Amino acid sequence: MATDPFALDFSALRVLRLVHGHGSFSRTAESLGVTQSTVSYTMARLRDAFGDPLFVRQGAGIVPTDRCEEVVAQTSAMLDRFEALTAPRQFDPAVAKLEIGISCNYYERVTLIPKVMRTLRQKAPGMAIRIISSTVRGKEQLMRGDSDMLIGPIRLEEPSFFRRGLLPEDYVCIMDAANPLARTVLDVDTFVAAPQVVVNYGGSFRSRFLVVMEAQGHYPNAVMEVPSPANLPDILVGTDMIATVPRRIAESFGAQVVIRDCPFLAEISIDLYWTARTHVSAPHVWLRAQIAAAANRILTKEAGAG
Amino acid sequence: MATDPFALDFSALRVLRLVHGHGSFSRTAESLGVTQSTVSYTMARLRDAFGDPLFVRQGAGIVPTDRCEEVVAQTSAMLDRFEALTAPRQFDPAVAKLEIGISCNYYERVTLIPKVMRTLRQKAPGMAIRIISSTVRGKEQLMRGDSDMLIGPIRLEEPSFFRRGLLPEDYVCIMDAANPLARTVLDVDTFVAAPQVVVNYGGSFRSRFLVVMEAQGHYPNAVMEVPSPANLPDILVGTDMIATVPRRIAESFGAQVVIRDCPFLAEISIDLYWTARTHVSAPHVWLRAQIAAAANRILTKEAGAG
DNA sequence: TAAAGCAAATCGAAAAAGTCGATATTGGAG
DNA sequence: CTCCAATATCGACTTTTTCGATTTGCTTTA
Repeated sequence: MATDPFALDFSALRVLRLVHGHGSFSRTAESLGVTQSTVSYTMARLRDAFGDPLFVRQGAGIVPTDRCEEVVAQTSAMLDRFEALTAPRQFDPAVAKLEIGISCNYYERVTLIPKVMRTLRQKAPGMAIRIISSTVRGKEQLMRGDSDMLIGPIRLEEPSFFRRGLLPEDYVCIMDAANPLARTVLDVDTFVAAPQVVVNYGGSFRSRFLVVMEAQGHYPNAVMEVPSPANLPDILVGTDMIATVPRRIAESFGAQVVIRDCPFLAEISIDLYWTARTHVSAPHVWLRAQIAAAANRILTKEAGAG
Repeated sequence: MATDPFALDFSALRVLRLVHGHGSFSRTAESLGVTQSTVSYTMARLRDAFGDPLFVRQGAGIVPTDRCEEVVAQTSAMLDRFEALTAPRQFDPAVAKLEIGISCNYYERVTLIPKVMRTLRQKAPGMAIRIISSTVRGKEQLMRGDSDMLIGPIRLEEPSFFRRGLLPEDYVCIMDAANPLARTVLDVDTFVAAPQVVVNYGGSFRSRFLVVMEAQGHYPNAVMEVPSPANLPDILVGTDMIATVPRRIAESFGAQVVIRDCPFLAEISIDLYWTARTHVSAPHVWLRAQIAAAANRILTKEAGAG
């Protein structure tokens, strides 16, 4: 074929990065909404331009060559810089049409996102928000470009991420109002002994209160694990089980459950993360400000009520 | 149009850089061997992708916008990195087909290039060398990608260039054998008074011996200026004029002229320059080695003869 | 060892994008 | 106001990209 490397466009480099990230042509095709044939053709051009197979079949899947690692490292940096360079510099929320992807979990979808969306429908009707479940992959999603922002109770220390703190949070216990424990103050022994529904966020994520407990040598009486706090009330009602969840999630459940203090103090912070790719993009800057404003309104309202 | 910026390829960025460098769509089209219509179309895509006119008409020509300067600075760096990344990593001179551009002047075309080409015809028959006159623009040519290497008696101190010294050189005087001065030793007064043909290299370049002279308060009796030493013998023969040229140029004229020492000592160095763009490219590395080897053969031969 | 399952490569046809040559438009200079 | 030089635009043609379907190559399963 003898392709001129300069005929490669940034979409092709993005395909390369995705194939590298997914380890699969087909999955890349799917995530891009194109056919596998197209990805295969693009990879053929890349292979030709770089004079290297880039990926070789091995066992079930494919593995990148050394050259591929070098090319991906370099072009991935270029992609980010290019995206930053092409990002719109000025932005009118009233007329802009664009889509921004956010990785987050149930907590943020309950507390923050609805408020942000109410603002957006008014001020930026042309802005679409695509939420994906971060579960435990938020960092990869953000790095790979599957999402543009990540919100969650995690701590990313790499300097390649930008961070903005949104909400402080702590844990409380919830249970059926008929649960005898609902009429007591939970001390450590009672809490540890109580049958717990533990939320693992679809992975091996350990809630901060569990980390604190275990540091003190206590282990919960976990009788059930669920991936999300979403339907905890349905699970708890009519049983002797308790669950320990962030306070604002508990409050979102309203009268379905009663709230009691958790004897282990575990403070966390819900943070917003983004990358250099979107750092100077006017719509992203604007949206990040809206998210921070929504978080501030939550805090102000709570301070007023409490 | 609403072009996706990621659909831009590196050729488009190269067009942008050329337009920026030339300050003209038409001239860019010419230098690329495409029509002006094509450049205009590519510029339209770039304008659309970056959401900026990039160039606005002003007076005779066009001037870049601020955004354009930013985009060119960033993408130009990307182009160089991309070129380095796609450069072949291994190279078989016997079969490789490629073209390399060299900026240089008459001196190098006489002394060095013929020897290099003899080697190339034997070892790398598929490698084509495109020589362009550097005159006084060598640095721009190299930076803009008009050439891949620059050879000459110049001194580029910017750290963005790589340098390799090739040949030390000094100046001698040449003249018709019938010239009375040919039978004397040229002292300062005689030399200064003698009618000189001065070579200006098609620009305002001042040969080193002129700089040395003038530093000592002497000015040549310049009765003629020519852009190149190429046909000096034709000019000198039958006249009382002398010319002062690098020693190896004088020697290349053979018996057409006689050589006398110049009373002003001016030593220069012929150097080879290249950029990060081609630094790791196997064919470029190889060619640079051949050029250095040719220079060494010249030096060895002279040492043997002298 | 054959059969089945996956995933990438390839093929022909259709769609999209780029290029050319020619012409229109623009903005300044005379 | 007209001419000039340069960019923008137009329609036709060519090349590239994409799709859907099929084939090929490897691995795992029966």
